[in-house]
Amino acid sequence: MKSVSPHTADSHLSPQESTKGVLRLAREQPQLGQAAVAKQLQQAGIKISASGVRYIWKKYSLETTAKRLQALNSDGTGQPLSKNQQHLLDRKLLTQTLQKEGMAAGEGENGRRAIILNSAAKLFAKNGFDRTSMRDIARHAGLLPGSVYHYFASKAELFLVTHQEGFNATMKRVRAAALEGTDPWDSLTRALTVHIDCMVSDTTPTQRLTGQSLAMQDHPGLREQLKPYRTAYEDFIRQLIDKLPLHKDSDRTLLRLTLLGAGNWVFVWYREGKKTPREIASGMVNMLRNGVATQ
Amino acid sequence: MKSVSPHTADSHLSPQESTKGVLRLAREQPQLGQAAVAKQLQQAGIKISASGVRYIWKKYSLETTAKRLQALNSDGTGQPLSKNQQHLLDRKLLTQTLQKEGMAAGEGENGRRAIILNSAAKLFAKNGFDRTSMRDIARHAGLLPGSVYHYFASKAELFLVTHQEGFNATMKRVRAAALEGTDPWDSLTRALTVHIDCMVSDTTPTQRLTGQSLAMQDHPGLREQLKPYRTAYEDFIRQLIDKLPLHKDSDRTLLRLTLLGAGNWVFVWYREGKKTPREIASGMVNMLRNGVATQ
DNA sequence: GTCTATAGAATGATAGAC
DNA sequence: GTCTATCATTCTATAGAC
Repeated sequence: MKSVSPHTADSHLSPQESTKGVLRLAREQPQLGQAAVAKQLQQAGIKISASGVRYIWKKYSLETTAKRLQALNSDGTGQPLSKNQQHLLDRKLLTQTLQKEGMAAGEGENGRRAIILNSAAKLFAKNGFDRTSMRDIARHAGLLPGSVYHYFASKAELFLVTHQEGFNATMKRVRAAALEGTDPWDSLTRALTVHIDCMVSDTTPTQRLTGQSLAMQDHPGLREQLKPYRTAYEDFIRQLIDKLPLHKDSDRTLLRLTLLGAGNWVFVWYREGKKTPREIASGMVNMLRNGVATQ
Repeated sequence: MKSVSPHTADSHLSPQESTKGVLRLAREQPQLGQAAVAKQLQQAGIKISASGVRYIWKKYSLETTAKRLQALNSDGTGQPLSKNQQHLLDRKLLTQTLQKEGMAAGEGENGRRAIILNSAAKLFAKNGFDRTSMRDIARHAGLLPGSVYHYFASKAELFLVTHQEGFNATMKRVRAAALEGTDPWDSLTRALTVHIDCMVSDTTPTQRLTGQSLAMQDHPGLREQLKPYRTAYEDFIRQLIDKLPLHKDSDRTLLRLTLLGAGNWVFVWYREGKKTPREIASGMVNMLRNGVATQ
């Protein structure tokens, strides 16, 4: 740890000395708290209390570590931030951003845990389980790797919890959509619309991950553990299809598998700005209902 | 490296000494070649040439390292094989098996290289790119890890070459199947049948991997490099669909994407002994052609 | 052509200071 | 609750003996 530069010891005890000292320490060791700053200045012969430090900080709008670091960073005159300091600043800023996002999305809940969960979902969805490291997730969440383990015991647990949240949310949305249908075919179309929307649209990261994981094929271990969720979901679709008015010898099973396959495949070819999830879903259902030849 | 046990040095020089010595060394150091065995015995005072060693080996059917190891292994009286010896034996046996398989499958071509390719395809298909290590592939092919690099410069290259072979073979089969069709709908059905068959049936590993990789979504880097193959394949399907007699305002694009999605999804739910690829394909095409409601 | 041995980097996870 | 520091393992890839 750096100590206060030596010449401090011979500084005069003028009334401005305290302000000067506080500001200098804010630059030299921005991560120190008010108590620590007060203590160091006292040892250098400057009379000041912890609350006095805080008062001066506030006057210069430097009352949080983040603000002191940011001031130092945008200052430009001093040295660049150390690796530690840079990390600290990034973390604080990230936390603020993510918490605001969380609030806006209406799920502010438990702060850090939710942030980690969202970060993990984003990265898992983008790069897959194996190519996402705990280090990546921690960085994205504004933490150091070790800290993530305070919330989740292992990478696999983090992955599974992410899916648990995602599946619950998705199921809820799909169920609600189906209930709004005016007839069985309409219900099916609405359910598929939401299903596709969860995969491709800018929904919450956990839902997006969930949709994509339906297609996950490698990694036998994890796939096995996701099976209950997937089964529950497919059972729900099965119920929707059972309600369709079809000849009694129609192959409802093949219809379900065809529909699920086509639907899950959308995230491979979907492009923003072309067909909407609603158009895709109703196009598919219509084709399977009436046939493309008779359209 | 073990050396010959000490009492060897005082053994008498009777005519049977050479046979005894050769057999003992076959047990103690089965991996030694004929020259090395002859040399060791000569140092122990036994007069024998390299071809003499080979003669005795043949007499007892021990003329290859594999045979000596196998004899030692099935003997049961001695110590179990060392890790090295076990590996050596496994490798020799594997090579024999795989080469026989390769011959039977009509693609004996270049031996080891083909073996590595097939091993890689099997493992990649089962566990995905990231969860398959070069060590795994080497072990499966009966080599040590370093040796694989004699044939392929990197893991990624091995992956890509595997797909190149697989795609070529698959395209060839699908094309041929489509040509046999009696009309556009029949051609489409036949193509889809082969497509599904490549993914789920006991085809060559490279073809199986190819089919599954159509669904690969994570690992952006590799996906990008596979894109040309995938595009070529989808273009072919597009042509088949363009030939279908449909109303001019039918959505052929959505039909293609629905069909590809449903088809690629089959490998997720396919179970041996239930519907055949042929039944699945014609079921799907019929449903999309005429609609499930009118069946 | 195959193996031995190892470099060099990245990973999941943990212990303990603060 | 977060960080520091590190362990133990695993990975791809290479150099050089044989």
